[in-house]
Amino acid sequence: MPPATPPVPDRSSTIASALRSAIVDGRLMVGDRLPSETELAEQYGVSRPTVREALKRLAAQSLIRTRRGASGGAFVNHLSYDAAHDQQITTGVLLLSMNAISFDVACEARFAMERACAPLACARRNEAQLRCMRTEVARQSDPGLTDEAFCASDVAFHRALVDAAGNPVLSWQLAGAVEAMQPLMNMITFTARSRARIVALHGRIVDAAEAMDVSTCDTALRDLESYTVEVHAAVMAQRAEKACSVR
Amino acid sequence: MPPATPPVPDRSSTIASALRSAIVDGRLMVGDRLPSETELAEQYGVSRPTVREALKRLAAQSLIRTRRGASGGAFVNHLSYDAAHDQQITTGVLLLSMNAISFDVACEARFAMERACAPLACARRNEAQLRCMRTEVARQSDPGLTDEAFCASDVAFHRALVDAAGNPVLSWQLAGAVEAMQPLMNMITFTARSRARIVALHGRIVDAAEAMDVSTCDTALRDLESYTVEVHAAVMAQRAEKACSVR
DNA sequence: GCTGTTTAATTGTCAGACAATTGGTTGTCC
DNA sequence: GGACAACCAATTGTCTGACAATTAAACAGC
Repeated sequence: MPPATPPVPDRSSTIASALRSAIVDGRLMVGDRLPSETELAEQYGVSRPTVREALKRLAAQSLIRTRRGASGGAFVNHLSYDAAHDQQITTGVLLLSMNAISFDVACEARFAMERACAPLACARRNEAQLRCMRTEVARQSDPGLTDEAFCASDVAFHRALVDAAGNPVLSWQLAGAVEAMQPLMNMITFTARSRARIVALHGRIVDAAEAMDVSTCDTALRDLESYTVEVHAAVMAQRAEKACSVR
Repeated sequence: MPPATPPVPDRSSTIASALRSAIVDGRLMVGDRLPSETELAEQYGVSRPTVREALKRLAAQSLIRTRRGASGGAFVNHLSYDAAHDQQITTGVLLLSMNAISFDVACEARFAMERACAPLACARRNEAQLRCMRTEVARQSDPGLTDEAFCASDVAFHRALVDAAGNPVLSWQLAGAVEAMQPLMNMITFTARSRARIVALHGRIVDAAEAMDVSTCDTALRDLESYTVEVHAAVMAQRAEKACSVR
C-alpha cells in the first residue's frame, strides 16, 4: 500500500481551500454568487478545468451549488440540517468500518449521547413525538415484520426520542451517529428472538418519557445498552463456535 | 436568490455517487486502487475531465487519495479520526453560522454531550490526562494570557476531558462539536473579568475527575454551562444597550 | 400590456496535447 | 557479479479550444 504522504498540494486543491476559507470566514455569505469559472481561472492564473475541479470539491461538501444558464453560476449554499446529516452519516459509517472500532465502543458512544438527550426529551417531549414513538413500538411488536423493517423502525424510534429533546444541534449529531451505527446494529438485530425484550425496553422508555421520569428513562436506556452488548457477545460467540465446528 | 432545486444530476456527480457507494458498501476496500482515469472514462463512456471532477469530489470527502507516477492512481483512503474530525468541524461551523442557531441551543447541545462523557472520564481518566487538564488550568490562571491563547487553552482543556472518557467515537463527535462552537464561544470569552470564575470551575471539574466523583463533575459542568449562558446574555444586553445609545 | 422568440451568459462536456512525477528496466562501468 | 546512472512507461496534473445544454433577460410582434 502506498504511504499516505501528501506530497505537493496541487493547484485545484489550493484554490478550493482559498474559496472554502472565504466561505467559512464569512467573506462570502450565503447566497452570494462566486465569480464565473472563466473569471476565477483568470484570477488564479489557471485554466477552467482546474477551477472546475476546485469547485467540484466544494460542491461535494455542500458548500456551493451551481446552476447553468444566464445569471447562473456557483452560489454559496445554505447548509441544511439534512445535508449535514447525510455527511455525518457517510463519515460515521466509513470511520466505523475502517478503524476496527469494536462494537462495544461504538455502542457505548451511541448510548452515552442518547442518554444525554433523555433528560431534555423527558422535559420537552410533545404529544406528536410520544405518538410517533408508540407507533413504532406497536409496529415492532408485529411478528410479521421483516428484519429490515424492524431495524428501520428501531432507527425511527430512537430518532423520535432524540428529536423530542427539541435541540436541533443534538438531533444533527445524534441522528447521524445512530444511523451510522445501524449497519453494525443490523448484524445483531437480525435474530428474531431478541425482539420481545427490545420492544419491552422501548415501551419502558416511551412510558418514562411520557411520565417525564428522567431516572427511569436513563435506566431503561442503560438496560437497552447492556442488552445490546450482551446479544452481540452471544452472536459473536455463536459465530466463533460455528467457525470451529466447520474445521 | 435562486431556488435550491437540484435540477439534473450531472454525469460527474453520478459517477462520484457510483464510486462512493462502491466504497461505502465495501466493494472497494481500503488501499484498493481504482482504475486509472482513462479506464474509468472508457468504462462510464465519458471524457477524462469529467472523471476527474468525480474523483475530486471523492477526494474532497477524504474517500480517496491520488498519487502521480507509475503505479500511481487513486486509492481508497483510510479515513483517519483526524480527517473525520476536520470534516466535522467544517460542517459544524457552517451549520451553526448558517442556521441562526441561538447561542443557548448550541451551548445546551455541547454541554449535554460533554456531560455524557463525564462519567466515563471520571472512571477512566489517567495521570497524563489529569496532568494535561491541570496544565491548561494553570495556563488559564495567568493574567498575561491573550484572549486567543485563553480560548485555545479552553478548547484543549475540554478536549482532554473528552479524551479521558477513552472512547474514540465520542472524542470524534465531541471534539468536533466543541471546536465548531468555538467561534461562538470566543464572542463571549473575550471579556477578561469572567476568567477567574471559569478557571475555578475548570479546577472543580479536574478535581472531581481526579476523585472519580461523577456527581460533582456533572454539577460543575452544569454550573459552567449556566455561567456561560449567563455571560452571553449579559454581553448581548450590553451590546443592545450600546446600539441604543448610539442612536 | 402580453406573448413568443431571440440572445447572451454560464455551466457541462469533450478531444487532444503536454508537463510532472514516480517506479521499473536496462545498460554501462568497475 | 554488483552498483550506479540513464532511460522508459504509466499515471496524474494542467492547458487549450471547442461545442452542447440551459437559463434568464432583452426584444419584437401583436
